[in-house]
Amino acid sequence: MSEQAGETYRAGSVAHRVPDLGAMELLLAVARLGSLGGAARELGITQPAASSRIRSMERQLGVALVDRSPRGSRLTDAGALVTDWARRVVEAAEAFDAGAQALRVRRDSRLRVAASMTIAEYLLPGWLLALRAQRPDTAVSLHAGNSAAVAERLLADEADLGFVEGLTVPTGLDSVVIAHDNLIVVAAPGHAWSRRRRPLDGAELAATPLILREKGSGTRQVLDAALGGLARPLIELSSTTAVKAAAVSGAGPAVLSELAVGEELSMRRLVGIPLSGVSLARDLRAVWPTGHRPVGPARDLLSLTRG
Amino acid sequence: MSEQAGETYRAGSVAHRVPDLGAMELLLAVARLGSLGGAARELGITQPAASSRIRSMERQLGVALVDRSPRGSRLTDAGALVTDWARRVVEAAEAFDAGAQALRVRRDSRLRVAASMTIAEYLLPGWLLALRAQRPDTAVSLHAGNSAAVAERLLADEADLGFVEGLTVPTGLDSVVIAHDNLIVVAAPGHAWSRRRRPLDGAELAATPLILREKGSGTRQVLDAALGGLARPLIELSSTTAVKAAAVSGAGPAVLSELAVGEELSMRRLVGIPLSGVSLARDLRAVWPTGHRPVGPARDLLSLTRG
DNA sequence: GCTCGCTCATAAGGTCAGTTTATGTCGCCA
DNA sequence: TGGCGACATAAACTGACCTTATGAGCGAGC
Repeated sequence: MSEQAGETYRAGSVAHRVPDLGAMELLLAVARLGSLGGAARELGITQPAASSRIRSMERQLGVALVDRSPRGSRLTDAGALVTDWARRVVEAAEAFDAGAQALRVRRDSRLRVAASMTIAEYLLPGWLLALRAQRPDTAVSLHAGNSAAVAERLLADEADLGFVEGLTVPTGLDSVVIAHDNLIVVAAPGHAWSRRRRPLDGAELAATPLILREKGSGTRQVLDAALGGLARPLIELSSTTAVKAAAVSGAGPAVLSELAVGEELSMRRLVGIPLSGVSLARDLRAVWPTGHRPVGPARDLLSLTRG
Repeated sequence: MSEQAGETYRAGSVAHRVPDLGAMELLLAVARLGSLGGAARELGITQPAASSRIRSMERQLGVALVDRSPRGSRLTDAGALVTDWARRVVEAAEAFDAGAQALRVRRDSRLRVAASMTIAEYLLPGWLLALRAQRPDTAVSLHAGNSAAVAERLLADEADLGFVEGLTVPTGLDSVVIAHDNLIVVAAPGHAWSRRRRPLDGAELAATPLILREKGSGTRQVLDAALGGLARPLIELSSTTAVKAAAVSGAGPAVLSELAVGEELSMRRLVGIPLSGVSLARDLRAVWPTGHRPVGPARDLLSLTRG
């Protein structure tokens, strides 16, 4: 195979083909401030460091990103596009950071949260980021588990606020609905169902072996209830990610939260199969011990999660 | 201010608080393969390197991520959560990479794409990633510009396939609708409109000064047409990002593509204002010179962008 | 008109994270 | 009991990134 630099795509770690997070962050600062030196000051590095870093990013990407002039720097057209893409990477990294900080076990936590897996995975990092923007001094700790575990932690006073996604609210807890979630049927683009014209009905769904989460998971509970306990598993897997991977690889149709498959749907790695006559909607709820209305930081977080 | 390690959040570059992309990628490989050594082999590094890198990631995050045993490594509960968050960062980086590769000017491009800004920003990286998965040898080049520029490049045979988002199809081009986009009215959560009970109507919208893209942009065209050329600018800004930033900071209400504000809405940095009686829908179209139906790589990409 | 102040570029040296090679320990299995 | 696979530890190497120091272009004000 020919080895001309970067001719066509070659598989391998993406980390060696993209600038690191620090460089992307620097680029965002340059875009915002219109100056390499200014961006350097904001990030606490020197101007030559910023200059060299942007230059090596341009060399790596093979594209000029900023127009330098003696009175400032502006993004080129390509630079503007790259900056927008970089912003999405940095935002994902910020969500990672917000989540990871909450996982650290700390005695000084001011707000202890317990959440179901789906919520912890997809929604909480964003909420924590918003909370941090409002109240930077609130140290949050997070524990993820199923509904029963969330209830247990709340009742044992090991958590101040919980989030669950089941059909029922565990006893001993008060709750408020904060969002709605729909389970959807998905299949790989090559699957026969992806070319159906007629929506699927409940009987067909119940008759077909599906890739599912294990019995006892929130997702499975909702599906079993909607089908009258009849869902037939093709495979049972213990994480949303594993189910997605199996469905993408074409192992069969799967039922998943729409929160989990947004990306896959928009990139056509999976297609949603319309369903009629069966409602796979479920409520996402914030929960707390009966009578103990959230106050302080818990109340702040709760108010962020609702409109 | 006290300096206990990592007690509460302190502003500063996120890059120093999160593992780098290589470490996240390594973690994903460990999760998938169930072994540090296996992950190391996949990424082309040695086992001690992988071991040390995972260890330093655990030290940085203050959380155990993998359970090591003499016969493999499995993620801890916290590790599974961290891995899910890391996956989103890596996916954003892959989209960045796919886009950036297309920006490089190459003589050997097999597919030359011209796209409007909004599409290039939000949709194309995903399509390019999907195309790469299907046809790894297709070298793509990308040029972003407004509708007129896209048409010009196609007609001058400088591009094989274009994507536009205006109301009308430039003359000389055939087109097919590939998706729909809605403009929505957004405001910061504190804005008076965010507490409205009644939907906004066209007259109110036309009477209120708005944060807008400059005249001539696709977004502005749609809005002006819907309101009968009456949109009143509060400020005119030349990029979607700038408009978003102004709206988030509370400068006033803005009108933006729903593609551009998904993240901001779900994190409540902006709220959508319901609108009645005015349709701000627009079609996203693939375009090509009349008569020259896309073939080869252009056809592959086109078929990815439709259901 | 000259100098100050802002911008970015270049050069030389230091530091540290991440890497490799080499070796040790643990548990399982034939 | 020896062999194999997986992970840990130690020591030395490498390179990316940083800093300090200095140079050069452009514009504004005295």
